[in-house]
Amino acid sequence: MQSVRQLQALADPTRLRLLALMWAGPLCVCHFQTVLGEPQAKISKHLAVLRTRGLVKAKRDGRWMVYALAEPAPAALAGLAEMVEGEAQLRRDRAKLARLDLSCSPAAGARRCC
Amino acid sequence: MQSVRQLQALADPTRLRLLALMWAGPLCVCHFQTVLGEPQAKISKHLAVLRTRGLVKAKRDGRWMVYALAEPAPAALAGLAEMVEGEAQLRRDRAKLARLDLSCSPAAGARRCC
DNA sequence: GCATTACATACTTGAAGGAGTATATACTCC
DNA sequence: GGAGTATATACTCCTTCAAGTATGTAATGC
Repeated sequence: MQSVRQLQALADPTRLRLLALMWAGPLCVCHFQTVLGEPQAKISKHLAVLRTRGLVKAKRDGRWMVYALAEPAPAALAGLAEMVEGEAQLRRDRAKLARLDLSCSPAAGARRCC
Repeated sequence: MQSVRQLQALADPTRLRLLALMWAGPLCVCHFQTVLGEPQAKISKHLAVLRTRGLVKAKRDGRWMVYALAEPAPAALAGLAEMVEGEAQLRRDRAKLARLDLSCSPAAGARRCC
């Protein structure tokens, strides 16, 4: 079942953190690494899972990959906003993201990321 | 994370089917068995997972156990209705349940179930 | 109290999946 | 075209977990 594959993708702390960050808007991989503080390979693999199961879409922008939630939002993501409210870790991540300098984002014309 | 544990519970075809049936209202175990056509032990184990993770609540009624969605509905269940629409298997289950004779339900004063 | 019905749990096995490590690919700038 | 940056994939190990089977427990009726 498609829904089950998507729920499986959701049912992992790292991937839930990634999705919670994307909820605020598209981000490039380096931002995920900075906020989560996890190894690059780990982040990349989890993003691949989200991508192959249709929860997020990826777009290359020069050297950077920009990830965003899929549209229209799959049913599996319906409770995401509420989960962010309820989970301290997700709120912390969101707060950390808000404090980040996002000027390195490709859209801002940066040459180096993060 | 609490949300992750609940999403893990959701991310299984059998358990998603069980929850989709409960969405229509409380049911006793024999109805799940009849609709799903799966072994009793399998159904029971999956119901136990849903129960221990706070997605459903169980109440004994004589010989029968009646299962219902937890209230208030956890965030993880937010997209359930939409998933039922999208998944053919879940729609079939719901249709099969609708055709079932529920007069065996404890509330109806039945002596034998199913 | 014993048989029957209804449901739960213990145990084993096999398969899926997450983490770490190493390596590969894609792009940019000089 | 080679160095550096950014991201993806391959591989191994280890843990988790679903399914099947068997057995245990709880309530009812005689």
